[in-house]
Amino acid sequence: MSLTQDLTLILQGFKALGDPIRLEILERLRVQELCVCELCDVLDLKQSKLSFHLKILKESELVLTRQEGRWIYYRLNLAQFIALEAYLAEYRRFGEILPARPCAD
Amino acid sequence: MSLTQDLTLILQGFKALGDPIRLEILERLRVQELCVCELCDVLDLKQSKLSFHLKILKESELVLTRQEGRWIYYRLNLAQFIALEAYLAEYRRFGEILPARPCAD
DNA sequence: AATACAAATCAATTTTTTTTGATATATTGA
DNA sequence: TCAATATATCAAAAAAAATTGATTTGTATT
Repeated sequence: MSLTQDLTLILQGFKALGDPIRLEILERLRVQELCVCELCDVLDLKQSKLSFHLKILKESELVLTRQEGRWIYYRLNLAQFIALEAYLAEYRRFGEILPARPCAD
Repeated sequence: MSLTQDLTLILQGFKALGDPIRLEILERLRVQELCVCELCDVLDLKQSKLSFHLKILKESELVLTRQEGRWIYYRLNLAQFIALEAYLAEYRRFGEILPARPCAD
């Protein structure tokens, strides 16, 4: 996978995380795999609204799905969480940042 | 600082990271502190546009500023990167996620 | 085949975010 | 003090994301 594709996915991941509803969905999935109807109940969201957010989470690869009969179970994709964590970790790899060379003129 | 305030800042942080321009700004600052005019040049952005994004980064506490004469230097706030990293790390703290109890009925 | 239910998709609307150009504020140096 | 420059702010416009209610798709059950 190319570097820019990686970055795109990283970007998508952060965008997906930057929403309170989606963060709440993820917090629930942190405990256990859940099907859409359970998430609907627990979070008190309309089905189509939840579906919209689940799609974004899925496209960002933060979650995976599994079908069983007519239910679809969502679970976290830890690998992608780790990828985002690793991206952030890069920022402190070299510890201190150089002071600016003075920007005269 | 309260838990919900923490979460709000986490959320703001991810939202801030979920934009290509802002991610690029941060990548530049990763190397060194820069003033607004340098960022303007390097990223080829209009001043007001850059200013808008810098504000978002600042409000999310991902960057800090320092004034020197008429220049304002922006630099990363590693502490906040670490906070976000720690938030993500929580997701794998307990490793495997429970399988759903079947959602029959 | 017909019904019932879970979940996804769609089009229309609303809300939020981003961009733009203009203007304001603040600092420096003549 | 006046002109020049750096940056922030503001209001209006444009673009993108989220919400809503209705419809569709797919699976299971009778």
